[in-house]
Amino acid sequence: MRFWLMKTEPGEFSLAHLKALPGQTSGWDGVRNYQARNFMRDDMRVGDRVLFYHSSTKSPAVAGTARIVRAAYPDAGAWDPHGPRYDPRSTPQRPVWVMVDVQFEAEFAAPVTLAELRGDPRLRDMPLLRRGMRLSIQPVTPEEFAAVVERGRRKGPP
DNA sequence: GCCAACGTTGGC
DNA sequence: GCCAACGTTGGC
Repeated sequence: MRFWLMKTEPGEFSLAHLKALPGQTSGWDGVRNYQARNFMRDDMRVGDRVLFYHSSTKSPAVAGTARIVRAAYPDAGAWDPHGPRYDPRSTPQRPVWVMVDVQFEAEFAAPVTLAELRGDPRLRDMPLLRRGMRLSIQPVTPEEFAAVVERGRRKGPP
């Protein structure tokens, strides 16, 4: 089993949105970065665990966890010429972009803020914390995943 | 294949 | 709103 961090802007799609959906499951579509796509396509498997990260918000933080419930399949959004994520290079015959399905797992008692992540020596090597890192899907180690979950389960201030 | 210009990301 | 960092594009 692998561990991941997936970014989303909560104004667009948040952990609360995911939790409220039927089956608490959603497709993770719209990824248009090759490195992130390759992680989904080549390395993500059903059962993998996900740190659900809220970016571009007042207090960026890991909000909780999710689980991969469907492995990579074509992102049909790339085929819609009127859609915002259209990419003419992608066709049903030769899809360029893929998506996975994620299912809500848990919401942290307290979101683990970016500042908190930075302050934890166990998380020193997390890709997210590297300067200039913008990748929306990143691998994390089992140890890093466990450390973030441990912080999240703790109520109250860090 | 190089690299300048441009658009996007995302923390602050 | 600012701006640094990065990925992509396209001329050459």
